[in-house]
Amino acid sequence: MKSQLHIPLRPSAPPTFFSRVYALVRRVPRGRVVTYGQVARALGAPPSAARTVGWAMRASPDSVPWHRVVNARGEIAQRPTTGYHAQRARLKAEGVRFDRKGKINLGKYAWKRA
DNA sequence: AGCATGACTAGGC
DNA sequence: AGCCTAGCCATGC
Repeated sequence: MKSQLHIPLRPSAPPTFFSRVYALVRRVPRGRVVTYGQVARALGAPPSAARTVGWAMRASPDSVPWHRVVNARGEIAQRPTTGYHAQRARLKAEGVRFDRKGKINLGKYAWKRA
């Protein structure tokens, strides 16, 4: 069954995993990217929490540079929405290069200090 | 309080 | 190297 998508953000909500994800992603500098699993580990959660990170990005507010989060293979995560091109365009605008298969060289563009 | 969901990952073939 | 499968975790209903 498809669950309804509610934006969980509430101004006075207590610190949740989501809000901590946002706080971290906001620190990712221009022209760099991080993976979902990387974010999870940085928050002290196991790599398996990467799915939840992805879920958090789905509901991310505009103040979060969601386009700088990619999957462990350096690809833009596929999703039901049509945000693929928007994310790719934003990254390219920041100088991130994509190879012929649309993959990013994580060794070069990944933000090491997550 | 319990269960289905998903912008993920690691491991096998 | 590329495709498929089975875990995993926070959230929402």
